[in-house]
Amino acid sequence: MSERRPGEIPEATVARLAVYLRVLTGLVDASTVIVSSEELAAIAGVNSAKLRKDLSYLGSIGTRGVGYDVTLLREKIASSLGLTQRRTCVLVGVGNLGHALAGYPGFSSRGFTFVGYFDVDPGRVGDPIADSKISDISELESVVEANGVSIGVIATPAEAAQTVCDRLVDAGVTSILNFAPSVLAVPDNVDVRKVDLAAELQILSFHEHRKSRGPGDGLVESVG
Amino acid sequence: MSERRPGEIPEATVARLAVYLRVLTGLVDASTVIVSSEELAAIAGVNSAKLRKDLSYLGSIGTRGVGYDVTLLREKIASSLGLTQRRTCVLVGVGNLGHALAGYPGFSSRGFTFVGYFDVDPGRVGDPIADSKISDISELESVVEANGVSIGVIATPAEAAQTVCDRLVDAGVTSILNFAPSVLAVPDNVDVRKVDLAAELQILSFHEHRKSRGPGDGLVESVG
DNA sequence: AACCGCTTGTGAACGTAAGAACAAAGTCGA
DNA sequence: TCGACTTTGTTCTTACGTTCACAAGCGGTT
Ligand SMILES: NC(=O)c1ccc[n+]([C@@H]2O[C@H](COP(=O)([O-])OP(=O)(O)OC[C@H]3O[C@@H](n4cnc5c(N)ncnc54)[C@H](O)[C@@H]3O)[C@@H](O)[C@H]2O)c1
Ligand SMILES: NC(=O)c1ccc[n+]([C@@H]2O[C@H](COP(=O)([O-])OP(=O)(O)OC[C@H]3O[C@@H](n4cnc5c(N)ncnc54)[C@H](O)[C@@H]3O)[C@@H](O)[C@H]2O)c1
Repeated sequence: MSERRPGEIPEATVARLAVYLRVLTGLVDASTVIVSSEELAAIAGVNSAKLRKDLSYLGSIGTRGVGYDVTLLREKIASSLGLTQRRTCVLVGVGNLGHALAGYPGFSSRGFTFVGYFDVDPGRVGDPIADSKISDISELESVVEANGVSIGVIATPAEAAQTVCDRLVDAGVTSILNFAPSVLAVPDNVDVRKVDLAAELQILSFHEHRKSRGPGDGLVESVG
Repeated sequence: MSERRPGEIPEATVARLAVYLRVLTGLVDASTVIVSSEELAAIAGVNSAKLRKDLSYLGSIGTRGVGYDVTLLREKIASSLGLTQRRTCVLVGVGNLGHALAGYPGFSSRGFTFVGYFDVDPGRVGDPIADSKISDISELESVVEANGVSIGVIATPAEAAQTVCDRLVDAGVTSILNFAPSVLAVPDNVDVRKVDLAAELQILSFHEHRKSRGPGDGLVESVG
């Protein structure tokens, strides 16, 4: 019955590991040495059984009767997420959103190095950005190849996203973070994650709609 | 065995409805009249059976042997998501990211009206933003209450997020979109969605890490 | 009207994830 | 050294989500 291979971490768990990592970094900063699953789960906003199960995929890290060594756990999670080596990234499309992303220090502090910011607009190319400069999109491939870039961030309009994606993939990028509202087609070996902000608001809208009709009543409003 | 109430749409489905809606809007613009589940699924990047099941929660909309009426389906999804009425929103924290969000026309075009942009920084208050002005955070409650705001967007630093959240909730906001890397505590009747961009990169990093060790082999590199 | 080809809507099988509950395994005090 | 106590790691159950496969239903054609 579908025994999970050791080292195979469920997708849902991976997403939460990133959250635990952030919480643990906060605890390290606060000089906390030991934390129990109950405490950590409370801070991370999850069920403690779920947290323990998540951590169990990384091996047996805690001490029964005591809890988890904060520093050790943080390192273990970081290494599971492949964060022991810095990852190089490029950003394509330095408009409104691209500027915000480029100016965010949280990426670098978490081990992500942006080695290039690209735009097609000649009016923007050369502009300073995050102690670097906006490069022309024509330089994309050479920068990606020279730096072994593995992650590409797309913040262009939707129409350009697939073209940009194809170029990134051809140049060797194997992970894409897409902010454009479009579905990207990629080869099997490439991972895509999308951030669809309008969709987020629409999902909230759905729940608002549901709430406003009263929770769980079968009342159908004005049919016919 | 847990029969699903009519009108109860699974969470995973709701998230995809937003995607279908966007695709359908594109089809309407392209004057497409009818679309089959196969076509629509291909564009939306999902399995066609999944798409049909998703749509089946909205009732029987398609015509067997033919497909779905694009306009009708679009309207049906929009109404299910509660997008027939415009939703009013406020944005708190008009820094890097907040500016990008405020300048984005895609929210308004999808039925979300921002009625206030708030910041605590006196140096920013009064600055023009998206044919409006940045307001002082002290005006938050009055604007929320006066406009019946249901959605609050938080783009402040993590430290301020919980405080801002509490104020939004107290003022009557029942849905929160949180960009700050922090876990928000809210009452049961309030929905929170978080957008954690650093976590997205870390998830991609995980898969990079996994890929670089070869897909699925049990090989452990350089232990000891 | 009867048939044919096509596409929907759904029931059943499968897979993944969440949560409850508890045995195992450790610490600490006597 | 022993026993009481605490918290982990895991098993088992239940819920949720995805995919397959096909009967049901519709439009067009003869
Ligand atoms: N700004 C937001 O808050 C927001 C919210 C939701 C979604 N988005 C999406 O994010 C994307 C970017 O949004 P934005 O507000 O920054 O838009 P923007 O128009 O301000 O910026 C887009 C940038 O991409 C550049 N560009 C266009 N084609 C390109 C190409 N082929 N190669 C390289 N660069 C190219 C443009 O020159 C421009 O600088 C859009 O797809 C938008 O729909 C943005
Ligand atoms: N910029 C990005 O690309 C990015 C990426 C990932 C996460 N984030 C997160 O999004 C949030 C905003 O990021 P940013 O880059 O815009 O930061 P920023 O510092 O540029 O902007 C934060 C704004 O919030 C305001 N603020 C602070 N406390 C406030 C309060 N109590 N009430 C109202 N306003 C307050 C500040 O005056 C400032 O204008 C942060 O939590 C950040 O971690 C941003």
